[in-house]
Amino acid sequence: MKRLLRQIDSEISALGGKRSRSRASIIEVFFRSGRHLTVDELTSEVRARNRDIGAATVYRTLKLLSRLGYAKELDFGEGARRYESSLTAHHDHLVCTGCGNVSEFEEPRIERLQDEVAKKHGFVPTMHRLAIYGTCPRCLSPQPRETAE
Amino acid sequence: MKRLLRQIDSEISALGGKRSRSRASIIEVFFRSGRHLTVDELTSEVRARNRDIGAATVYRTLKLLSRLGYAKELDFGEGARRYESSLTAHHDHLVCTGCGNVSEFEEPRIERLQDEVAKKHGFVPTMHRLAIYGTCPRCLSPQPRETAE
DNA sequence: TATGATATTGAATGTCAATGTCATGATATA
DNA sequence: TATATCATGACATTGACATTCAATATCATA
Repeated sequence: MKRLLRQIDSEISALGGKRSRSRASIIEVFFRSGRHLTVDELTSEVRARNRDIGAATVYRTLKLLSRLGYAKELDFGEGARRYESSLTAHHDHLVCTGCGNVSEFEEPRIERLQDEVAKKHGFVPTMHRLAIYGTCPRCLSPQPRETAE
Repeated sequence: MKRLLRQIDSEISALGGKRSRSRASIIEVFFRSGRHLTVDELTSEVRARNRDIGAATVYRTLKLLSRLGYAKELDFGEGARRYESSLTAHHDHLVCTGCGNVSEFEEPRIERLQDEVAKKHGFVPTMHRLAIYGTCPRCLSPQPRETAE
């Protein structure tokens, strides 16, 4: 973790950037959470530690991480995009429409079929987005306690 | 086509709605286009026929078609959503990042694998979204004439 | 350390798609 | 045709995100 932060800092320096406490704080909270957060959610969590960090800075920091390849922008059509750490391998998403939780899966066979489809259409694919929407096991369970958000 | 418009009108009546020229015009242009349009694009095309139709009405009409099941809302993360006729069978999308054009494909094997994945995670799937992004054959061709925005 | 060049900050403001509001106009039915 | 009600277009508002700006923090150099 410390290691990761230092690595990111050095990349920023290499690009002519400078360090900042706000940014370090945002980056740390982001990677610690390990979830798929909206800017709004991350801002709340960051503010719980440091009251006076502006939302704009959270936006900027996530954009920065995304440019550097440490974060990925996700769009599940919820109106606000989510960010995830891109330290894990490639994967697609299961989105629960009940509680909003997002989990991940890998399925090489689907990947292969996608390439096949693209090729058949004379398309050169650069990326894809696959999300399966539905109800997660937790929300399906008989005693539907509080559903987050 | 006339048939379709009449069918939609009668459904609207059944729900306590009334007919209107603006709406009829919007619906007709939408289905005739056969493309995946943003509200903005559709508004332009509609205005070419009838100068004084407001954008709000186009929004409302597409929402209505969507509620009635005649149109589908699509979100390719472009900032504005697109609508497509839902008269054709289920399919996924190929999005050209060069010219913005959207084409369709069906791949039952992918569908099957998706259900399998969902089941494996204890998920009850209700829908999915799959878009493959890349460059279409036209944009790949040696003489890169004008690429429509 | 002190300095100065430059990056970063938070707040305010701008932008843009989408939706809400409302007075006016259109439509269906008695 | 009267009247009840829906639909319209103009305009305002919302909410996510980007941008601007003056103040401040950082860092290499003296």
